[in-house]
Amino acid sequence: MQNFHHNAVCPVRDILSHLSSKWAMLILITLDANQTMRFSDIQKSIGDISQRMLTVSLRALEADGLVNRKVYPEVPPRVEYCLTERGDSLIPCIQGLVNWALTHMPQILEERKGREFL
Amino acid sequence: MQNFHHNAVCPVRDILSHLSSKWAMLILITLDANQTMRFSDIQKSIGDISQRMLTVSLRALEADGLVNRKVYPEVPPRVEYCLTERGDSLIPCIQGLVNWALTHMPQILEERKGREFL
DNA sequence: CGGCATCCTCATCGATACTG
DNA sequence: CAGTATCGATGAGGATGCCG
Repeated sequence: MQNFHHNAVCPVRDILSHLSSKWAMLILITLDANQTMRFSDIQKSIGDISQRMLTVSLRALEADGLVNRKVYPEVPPRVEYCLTERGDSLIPCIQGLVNWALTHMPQILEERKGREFL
Repeated sequence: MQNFHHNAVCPVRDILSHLSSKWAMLILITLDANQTMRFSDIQKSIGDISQRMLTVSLRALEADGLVNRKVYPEVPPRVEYCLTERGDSLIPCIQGLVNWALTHMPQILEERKGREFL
């Protein structure tokens, strides 16, 4: 019986838990789709993420080396974010999930409707 | 500027939010690795999931048609879980994430150590 | 503009006890 | 064995205000 789990430090759990944060994957695919973006552009693109959560999430992604943060010493300040090479390498995996979602979601939604009358 | 987001119902967000639940992906790869499993087997395999969360998570996966639940009318009761075809089709995507994690985690852990002295 | 600090709310989750 | 029910703790996340 195979398991990846509950060992001292499980890389799979670790990564999955990071990506499972409400915004991580959304930010990554947004950055992938638009390349370099300013803080406020990301926020506008996602639409309903608070400033706080965008900051927190970006810091977490930066800490894992998935996102690059570049500050321009200007007034008013400008900060640009883009994927690192490592971040890029993760995109195909996420894109796989996205494609799966786009493929299977219609039918799942259908089935949900069928159950709403219980 | 492309975005998948904050439209009325966004399939990508919907699926990602479901898979982002703490246990969903872990349960799916566990079921994939071991095929058919009883409730208690899944719990033992994952190790640190509470009975409650396993029940809740399995119900959610079942509701999305990713997991099949079969009850045997015996005493004591026996319930077996396995992936549905749809669940199977999701495995490669998750496996992609798992492989990515196994590949990149060592270096990420290294980098984290380097930052612990701040 | 792009934050950080603070406070507060609410969903998530664990522990425990009980049941068919 | 495989749940359901309830309660309480925790922590993610939202709202607001201030700052370089």
